[in-house]
Amino acid sequence: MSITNRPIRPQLGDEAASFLRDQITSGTLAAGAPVRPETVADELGISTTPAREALQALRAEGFLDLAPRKGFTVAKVTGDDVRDMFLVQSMVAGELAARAATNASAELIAVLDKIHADLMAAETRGDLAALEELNHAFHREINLAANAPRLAWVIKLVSRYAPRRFYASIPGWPETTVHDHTDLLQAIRSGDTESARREMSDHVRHAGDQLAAHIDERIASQS
Amino acid sequence: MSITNRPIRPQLGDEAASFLRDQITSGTLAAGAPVRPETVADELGISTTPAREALQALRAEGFLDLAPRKGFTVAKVTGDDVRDMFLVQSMVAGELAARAATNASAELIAVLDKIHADLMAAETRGDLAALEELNHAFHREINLAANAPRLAWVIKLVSRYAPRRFYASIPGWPETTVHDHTDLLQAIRSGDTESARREMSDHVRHAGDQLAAHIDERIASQS
DNA sequence: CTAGAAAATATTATATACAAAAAACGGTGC
DNA sequence: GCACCGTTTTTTGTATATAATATTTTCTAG
Repeated sequence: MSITNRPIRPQLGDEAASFLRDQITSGTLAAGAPVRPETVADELGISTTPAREALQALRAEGFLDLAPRKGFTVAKVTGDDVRDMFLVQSMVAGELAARAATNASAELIAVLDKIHADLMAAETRGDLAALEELNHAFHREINLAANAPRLAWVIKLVSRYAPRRFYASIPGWPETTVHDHTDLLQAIRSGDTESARREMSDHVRHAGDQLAAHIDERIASQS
Repeated sequence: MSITNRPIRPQLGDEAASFLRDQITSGTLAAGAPVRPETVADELGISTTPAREALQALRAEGFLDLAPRKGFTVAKVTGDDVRDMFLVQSMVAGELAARAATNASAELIAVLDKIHADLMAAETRGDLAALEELNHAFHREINLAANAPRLAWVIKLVSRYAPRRFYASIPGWPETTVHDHTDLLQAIRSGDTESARREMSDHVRHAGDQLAAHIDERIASQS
């Protein structure tokens, strides 16, 4: 076992991909805008090779289009697109919650209880950053408990369509999150598979609808 | 408009990715095996640049793992993994079929009828290649009619986990396909949204179970 | 003056060489 | 056996060259 356990430096391509993904989901990079490897490389102070790798990864994730011999452009992401991505997420997350409910160990319940208590505390004191962090931890715990790495992978993929720090920007999100998580946790605790699926599915889809509406609004104001 | 309309040659990276994907899904490349950019480049007679891009793309698709500073390895794809990927496919394809059923035009029905007739003909004369082609066309038509590009994109992504020419290798597949498609087409024709969803979902999941069993068997025989 | 051809330019995709840093390997001594 | 140390690969990132293709500009004919 290593003593230092120092964090491995993320690879440049991954950092660049993450950076550009934020720009796209936040709307800073407009749909259809060309994205040139060299420009990206220059802006981020890296070489073209990792920049190009980042663009390829973003293409595989559906954020960029590539016309052969013409280059990359920012893909159009409409409200309906986001709604559909969240629909997928809701279906898969529902399945994961159902599986977590079937094999819910006492340890899992304890961990979720702890996170949920912290989340409620963060809600009462209005700490949005902590809230978002704890929300993420709650969902991750369930997704891991389901023991289905490929489904978790799909979730990770489609959930990238939500911009960073998005949830905190929804009015009333803290209250509904606490409420939804309470019901979901109860379903998991009692091993109620189908309730867990439904609670999770509705919870995710609801968030997706909010984001989609927000994006529809943004696109409308730009036209 | 161009006169020649010659097909654009796919980019080297895409060709390499496709080639390696086949190797992985068919089991030719064993799980855990290292995949070096230079080796791939040499074998395919291309340069390291597109080879590297191919590996990155396959990583984004979940076929390769990348350990930082250690390189790419073939991801382990178990029967359960495939079952889960097909579960996602079944859910999304079900949604697409449901949408296709709601806005089923006369043209769509006509096209599907034609494809289905050809498919039955191919079945009676035992033409597996045509059968697989027509099966694909049938599903694609439904997916396009649903008018949900992002859902179609998810389908494309997860359906890559089925090896090429897999369906034809299942005993009894031609008959069940004709049977399932008949019911599905009937549901779409009558605009029965939920029947269409269920038929499609069951149809896809059934195929996934077959493939998963096949993979379980392959893995068991290798250990 | 305008349409279209031809030339000039830009950009993409690919190839190749190379350097720094990390990891794997292999032998040596204990 | 096993820890240590130097060598050799391998990964990662950089820089640059070249062929093919797109785009833009220029030029010319009508």
